[in-house]
Amino acid sequence: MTTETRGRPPDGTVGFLHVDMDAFYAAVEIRRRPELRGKPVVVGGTGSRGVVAAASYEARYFGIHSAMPSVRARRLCPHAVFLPGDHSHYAEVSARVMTVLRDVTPLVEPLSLDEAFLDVRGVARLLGPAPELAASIRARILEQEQLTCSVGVASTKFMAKLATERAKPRAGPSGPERGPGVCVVEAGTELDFLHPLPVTALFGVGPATYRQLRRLGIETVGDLASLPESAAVSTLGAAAGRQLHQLANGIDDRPVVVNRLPRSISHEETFARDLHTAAELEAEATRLADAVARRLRTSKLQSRTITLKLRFGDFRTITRSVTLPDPTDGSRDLVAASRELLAQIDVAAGVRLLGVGASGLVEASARQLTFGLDASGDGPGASEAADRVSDQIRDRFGASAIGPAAAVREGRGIRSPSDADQRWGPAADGSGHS
DNA sequence: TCTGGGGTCCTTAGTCCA
DNA sequence: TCTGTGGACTAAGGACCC
Repeated sequence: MTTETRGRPPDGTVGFLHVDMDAFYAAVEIRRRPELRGKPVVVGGTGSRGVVAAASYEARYFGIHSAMPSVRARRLCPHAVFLPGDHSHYAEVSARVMTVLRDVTPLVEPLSLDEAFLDVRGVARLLGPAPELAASIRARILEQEQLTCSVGVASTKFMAKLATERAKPRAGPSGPERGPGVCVVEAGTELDFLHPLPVTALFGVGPATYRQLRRLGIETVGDLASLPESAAVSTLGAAAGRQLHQLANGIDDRPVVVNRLPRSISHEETFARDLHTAAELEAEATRLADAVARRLRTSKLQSRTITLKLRFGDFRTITRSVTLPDPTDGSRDLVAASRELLAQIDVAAGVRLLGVGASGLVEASARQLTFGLDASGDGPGASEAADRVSDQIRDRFGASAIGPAAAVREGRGIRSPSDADQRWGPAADGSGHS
């Protein structure tokens, strides 16, 4: 391996690792279909309204990157191989990678399917210094999964994440040009590393924040660091101003959090054509709400706040939410709430995206039992029992085996007719995202 | 050039209540 | 009883990240 070290030699005080798989979805697809190796491969965005989820380094050389509209990606590289995403497969691979990481330390905080933070301060004495652990993690993932990753090593989470960028491969004319693989920012050299970087390198500085900072003449992290905190706060607000000012000065005391409870669970979908009628949208809302409820039950969570999200043809986006008196994971409750919210909105202008979200989450076991008739009047627990049965049927026979009647349209099961070219929504198996 | 899907966190504004 | 204040909660929207 190549280790990029800065400043002093390793002295054991850098204890945070950031592990990031290289072009994860594309790499997994290439592993599955070796004939794609060396070719520009683009995952996601196979529909007319899609965007790129991941691109191989060969595709990146043509300027393709994630979040780019797929129409544009096709123009940039017409001979690229475009593949629909296979989320459940990536989740399986990700779970195995996370197991490798947890073999090193239990202090693993997954950020997404393809990256995680590790706190190795406690195990370094036993297993070796952090840079060596980083190298051995790379070797183990390569051996076990035939996938490469890059690792940043530093004294804080945020610095480790920045270091990872420097460890990454680069897109060259003949494919990926190997990066260092591991990049270590030695304790005491953080500001030398940090201050020359563009301010957009900071976590939390997107286009809007950058516009505001540029007005103050701030281009680099060092510029922001030398600004008084009060000026950052008055420009960016209390939370963001303080946070970014601290990051710019290399201060980040956030710990690795192992078992983070999700704050929300949602499904949303952009339709291949705008929908204009309440009936069409009700069917979609029903399907999405049912999928969210099923994920709540799978995760043993219940929700009090249900949010409906609509994006109109002109990209105007609104949300409408309702907070229920008691938390629920019942399909009937989420469907009813979503449809009530939808009924309050004029959809005649045409809706391109519909989403249903659940927040205000509590663990299902913490929920107080409510007695008496449920809203259906069917008696205590009748709809819970129905949910349980339909979950079991779908576990066994797949999601299209059963669904809420309102979501079923002739000859189409419960799958939306409008998204035949998308695989990222509430999948037919109802499992959704992790 | 035309903008996905799944998340997190923050801000602002309104309401209720002690 | 009236008024002011501040906290908790709710709702909506925005920015950002992968």
